[in-house]
Amino acid sequence: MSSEKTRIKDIARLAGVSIGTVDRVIHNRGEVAEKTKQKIQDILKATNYSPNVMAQALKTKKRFRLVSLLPAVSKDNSFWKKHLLGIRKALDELDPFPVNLNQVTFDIQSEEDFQDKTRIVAELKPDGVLFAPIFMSESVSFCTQLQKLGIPFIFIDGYLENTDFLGYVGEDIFQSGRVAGQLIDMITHEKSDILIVTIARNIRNVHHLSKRTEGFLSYFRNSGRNLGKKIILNIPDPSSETIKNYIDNTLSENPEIKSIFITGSRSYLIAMYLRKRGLKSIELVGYDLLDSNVKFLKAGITRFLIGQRPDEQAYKGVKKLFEYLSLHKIPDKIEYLPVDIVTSENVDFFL
Amino acid sequence: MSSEKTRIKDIARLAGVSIGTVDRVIHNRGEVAEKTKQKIQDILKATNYSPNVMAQALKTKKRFRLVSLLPAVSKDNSFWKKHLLGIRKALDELDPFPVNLNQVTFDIQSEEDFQDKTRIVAELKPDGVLFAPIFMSESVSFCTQLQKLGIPFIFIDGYLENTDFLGYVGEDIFQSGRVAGQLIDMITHEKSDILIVTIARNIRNVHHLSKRTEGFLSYFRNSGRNLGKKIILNIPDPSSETIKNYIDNTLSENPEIKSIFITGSRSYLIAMYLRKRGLKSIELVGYDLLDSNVKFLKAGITRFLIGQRPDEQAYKGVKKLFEYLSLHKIPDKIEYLPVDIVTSENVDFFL
DNA sequence: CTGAAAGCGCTTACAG
DNA sequence: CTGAAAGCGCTTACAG
Repeated sequence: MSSEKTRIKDIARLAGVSIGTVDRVIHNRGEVAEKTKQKIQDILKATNYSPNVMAQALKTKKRFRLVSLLPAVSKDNSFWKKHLLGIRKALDELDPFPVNLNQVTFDIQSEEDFQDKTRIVAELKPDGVLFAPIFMSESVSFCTQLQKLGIPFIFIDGYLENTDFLGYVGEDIFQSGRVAGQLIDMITHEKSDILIVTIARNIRNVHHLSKRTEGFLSYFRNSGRNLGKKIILNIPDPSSETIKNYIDNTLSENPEIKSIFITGSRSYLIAMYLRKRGLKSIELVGYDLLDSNVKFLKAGITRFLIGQRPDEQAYKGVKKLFEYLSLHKIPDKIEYLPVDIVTSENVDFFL
Repeated sequence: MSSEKTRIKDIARLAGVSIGTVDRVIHNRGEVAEKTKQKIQDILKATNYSPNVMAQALKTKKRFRLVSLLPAVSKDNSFWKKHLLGIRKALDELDPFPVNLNQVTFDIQSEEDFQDKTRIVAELKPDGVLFAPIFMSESVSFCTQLQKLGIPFIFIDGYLENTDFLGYVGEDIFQSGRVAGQLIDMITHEKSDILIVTIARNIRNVHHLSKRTEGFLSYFRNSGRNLGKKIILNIPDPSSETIKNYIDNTLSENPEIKSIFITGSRSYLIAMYLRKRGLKSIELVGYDLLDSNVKFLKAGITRFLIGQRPDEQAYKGVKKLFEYLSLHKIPDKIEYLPVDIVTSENVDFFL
């Protein structure tokens, strides 16, 4: 593991040149005779040389400048607060190294704002970008732009297939839908009906949430026990009034519904409805450990929440960018984080 | 975050002394006039000085030598293989820094071997130790010895209250029992009986597993829905013959048993029994993602496995030791890792 | 095309 | 008790 490391000095001695020349070869700075270069490269390979990063960092004045582009945190959206913790943790760990990170945020409701912010990011000319491709078409053009500028980028939260991304860290969206299916399957009677609720506002959600629905249904197609109806309901806006109307209607038309799967992170809205209506026998499964969701989990109204480790997504994203920039380490293109199953008894460990 | 850092040179200039003197104060190497010392310490505090670890590591010849003392991996015990992965990951990350780690292993069946190995560890005079206190009394005296030698140590897998440990990383054992209780509660009828099986061989297990049982029962005392009997069964040895006899008897005496909680990591033994007997309606919940356990989880015989992140325990343990030694960072005394709920649908993420 | 030298921030003898 | 100097492994001008 740590027997004497070869140093530039050693390489130089073996090649019969000075360390300056070796350095020129290592960094492709040219100005080296082809023959010398060959010789040095051979020795480099033979000795399996790798630089001492401590010395390198000590000397180098250059800092890697990263930028994160994520939704702003709002009361409505404490989800994105977790990402900031992950970013901070990564930066803390990387503190001795020459990196810094600029946080740029956008309004999760506004395609326009996102686009404005991508422009700002591009102007910063960062060495790497971490971002959540919330809006599909705007994100695609941002990716194109980054690619043109030669700036590597990592996706979190979701990814876009046909872009030149360095890596993705996040949920396996389809599979997390299957997990939700299995959980509901385990806690319901095999003849009860299941309601699948999607509260959608923006494009990203449509894509993201429908993939979870697909996973959910796929579970019942090939593994599920529950044979009841699967009723899909889209609620266009999150006001309690609208929710009440939609769910009231659906439940009265389908009295055998005994469980509800909420495909997004706002299960608390449905939990509030159930509490108001006193519908204690309906099981609820949703996503993400928002404070308001956790409240209803602990109260026993929501049965399961599925977590996607937002902090770890951001943490790993930053680390990967840095390792790519500093060590030229190519990350796994896609890293799925575990789909966490969270109940009132283990939720505290995740907060 | 990274505006110009103060360097020893700056401190020296402010204090009107040379950098050598500053260094003496920083490292308490004595030979400094009290007055000078005071002045320098004030400036150190005022400027919030912290050393450049890169320069420090570059200069320092000293390597931190760590030792891990964990059970040997055997076919019977692939659990401890995960810890090695965590150790490796930590060492990989710490590669640029001056650390190395010696792995010492012992036979998990033998108190004597453990004791022999503690002696070997002590003789290595390491700078820090990571270990699993499998055998209680032997571990206590090892802790005493380490304390006398001034060697800091971190527990994983479990911890001993009255020892001078630097930190613990692992499961909240009692709470994980509660989680198991809740899971069984969710998937059984409220009038069915529950069997709690402990397959115990050594002292550690008695302690460890009975704490999980306590947690399990506590769940039903204050939160559970299921009102059935909770039947406790200790099986003294893991041979399939013994298991068959014990469970056959218990089931025939208690025909209302519809679920089994295995307090340890060998649920596969019970799963094998159930499969042989064709008892498909009995639900099984156990611990740890051993290959053999996972097989039965995927086959639908075991319903839930509870994971305790053995790799992360070891990974974090090593990191904490290193940070303590190099940065004098005192870790949280107790860090509970999340109790992972694992089913056939999310198990692959954990492997 | 190549080498010698300075310097990153720290630590470690050594001289006074 | 204190300071000046060498050196860790690398990078970066600069001189030839």
